[in-house]
Amino acid sequence: MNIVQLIREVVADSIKKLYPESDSSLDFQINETKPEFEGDYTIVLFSLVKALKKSPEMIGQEIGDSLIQKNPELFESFNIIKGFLNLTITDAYWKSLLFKNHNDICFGKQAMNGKKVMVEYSSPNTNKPLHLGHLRNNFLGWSVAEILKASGYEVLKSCIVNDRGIHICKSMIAWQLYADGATPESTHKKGDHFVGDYYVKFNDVYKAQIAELMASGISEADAEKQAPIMQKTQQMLQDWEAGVPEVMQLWQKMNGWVYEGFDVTYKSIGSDFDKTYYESNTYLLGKDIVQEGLDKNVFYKKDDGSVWIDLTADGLDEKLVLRKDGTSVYITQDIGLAKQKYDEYKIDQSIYVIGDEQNYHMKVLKLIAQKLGLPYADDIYHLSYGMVELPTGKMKSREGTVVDADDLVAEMKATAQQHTETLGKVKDFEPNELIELYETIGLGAMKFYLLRVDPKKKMIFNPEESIDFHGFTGPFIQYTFARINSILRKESNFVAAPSNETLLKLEKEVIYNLEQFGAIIMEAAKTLNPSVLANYLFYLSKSFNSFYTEHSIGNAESEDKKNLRIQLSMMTANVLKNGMQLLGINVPNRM
RNA sequence: GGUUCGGUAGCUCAGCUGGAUAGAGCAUCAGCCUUCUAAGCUGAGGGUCAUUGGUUCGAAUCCAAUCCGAAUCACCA
Repeated sequence: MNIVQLIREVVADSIKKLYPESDSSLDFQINETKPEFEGDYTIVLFSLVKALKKSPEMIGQEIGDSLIQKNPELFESFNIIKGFLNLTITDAYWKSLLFKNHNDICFGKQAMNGKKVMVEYSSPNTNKPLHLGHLRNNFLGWSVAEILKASGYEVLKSCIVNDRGIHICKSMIAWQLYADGATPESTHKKGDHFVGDYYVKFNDVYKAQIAELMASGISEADAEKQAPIMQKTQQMLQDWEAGVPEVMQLWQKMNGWVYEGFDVTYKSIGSDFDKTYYESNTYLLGKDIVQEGLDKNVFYKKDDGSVWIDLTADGLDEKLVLRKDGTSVYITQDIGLAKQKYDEYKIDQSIYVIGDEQNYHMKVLKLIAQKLGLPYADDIYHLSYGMVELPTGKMKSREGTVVDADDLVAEMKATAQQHTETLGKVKDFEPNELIELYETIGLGAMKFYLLRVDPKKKMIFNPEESIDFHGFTGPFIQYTFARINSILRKESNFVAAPSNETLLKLEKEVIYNLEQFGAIIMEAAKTLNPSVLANYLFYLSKSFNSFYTEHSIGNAESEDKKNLRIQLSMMTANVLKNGMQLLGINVPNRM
């Protein structure tokens, strides 16, 4: 149990004993005490005033007295200022917390709760390489999965690959027309970039053809349909659906190139999946559910044979669920896949990490599932995140205005190398150790940068300004860890002992922050928000750094102090390491 | 037009389940390396919390309206 829960329990108990006639559901707030006042945690008394019909001062005095009397091991003293009861926790409590947990690598994690969650993330298209937006998605998905694991869930990471459809045919057609048999091998290009180039090529040609047609007096809408390259692409899509062997072969060949490229990128950013779904296998799913919906009168059929659902009563529109030719649409497939996931894994919750541009779609998906009375309907959760934009606006693959994932990773590693070389602290490292270090720091900076912001907010990335390595950043926390490690290396035969000395302000502050780790993980899990954790790790590092510069650890004033400070350093290192791991970031022993 | 989300320091963001004098980082300025890693620490300046009204002991936080920005409202995925 964390300390806030403990205080809440003890205070509620005191209230019940002091004011037996009071309502037992009486609620009160516990805050961290502001630094300008004396104390650790504060009970806000105003909410009790009305219910207990006494002045805040009197309530504070009575509760304070009772707390000290009944829990002398927990509370040292209290003071009341206006309506605030400030409680000071005993040094003994903090020291024993530290002594018990300083070397516990599981500190802050919850026991398994028996619930199973699937987190779907990444979900790339196989017609272009990954970009910065995908990185935000990948880091978010990965981190949320880890945070859920730490708070007791069994987690399955899944990915749906959008490997078919008109957009895939576009790069296929462009390759057929313009590649002249070129391959990633022959051009020494990474497969996903190679294919992406033909997707861009398609759009260039398509645009030119539209312009040409419009110049001859055809309307834009007609020109878009009549452009020869688009007609070829439409034909190819039909051939694909008919399973024409040459098209299937081309499709498999080009997708294969992309997967090779993706593998490299995923490996470099540390993304992985327990289960990968391919849309080419799932796009026919959901049709049986349409029939079920018709039988239940949730759906209705129009004269042309298309099937619809009317969501106007819920403030949405009419939505098509099956085309008149009997083929399924996006939403139908998704309902089918949702069912498959549930049937296959018996999951208790299904989390979709998808950009906020699909808020409407996901709302419809859940609503339809609910109207159909599907058992997993309420367990569908859309973890919606904001787009990453450039100062010039949205990134567009087909116009080539994207920050490429591979390029950015390479750039971050190069910057890490540059900083490291300037500082010159690891000159004795082997070449392979250096490469690993640059990767750790570069990726750490990038992941932290993307995760420290509330997921639901859109972010603007300026490629002109490189991602920082100082201040509220990944490397700052990594550095704090490396520094602690450098001290601990010298204390290899350390044996922890309880301390008898009074805690100094900065010592206590670090322990106070360490104590909150478990509560922070739970908060991050509850809100599916890694930025809560990122902020916490930063403040913990800051408070440790302040302590570090002010007090010596190796040459402490006494053996007792030295022992205490080593415990403090060990526990901070553990929390930083485990916390960063939950963000998907490694910490180096030296940097 | 409907729906949803956002607007806090020059910039990037915390704080939002109402609580004490609104916090970080970057940038600017001033200090700190004969002692454990200066990717660090200490301090200064910088704010009409978009606007207006309401709710109350108390509002950046809740409610309403307005203004600005974004997403979305496809027989595309």
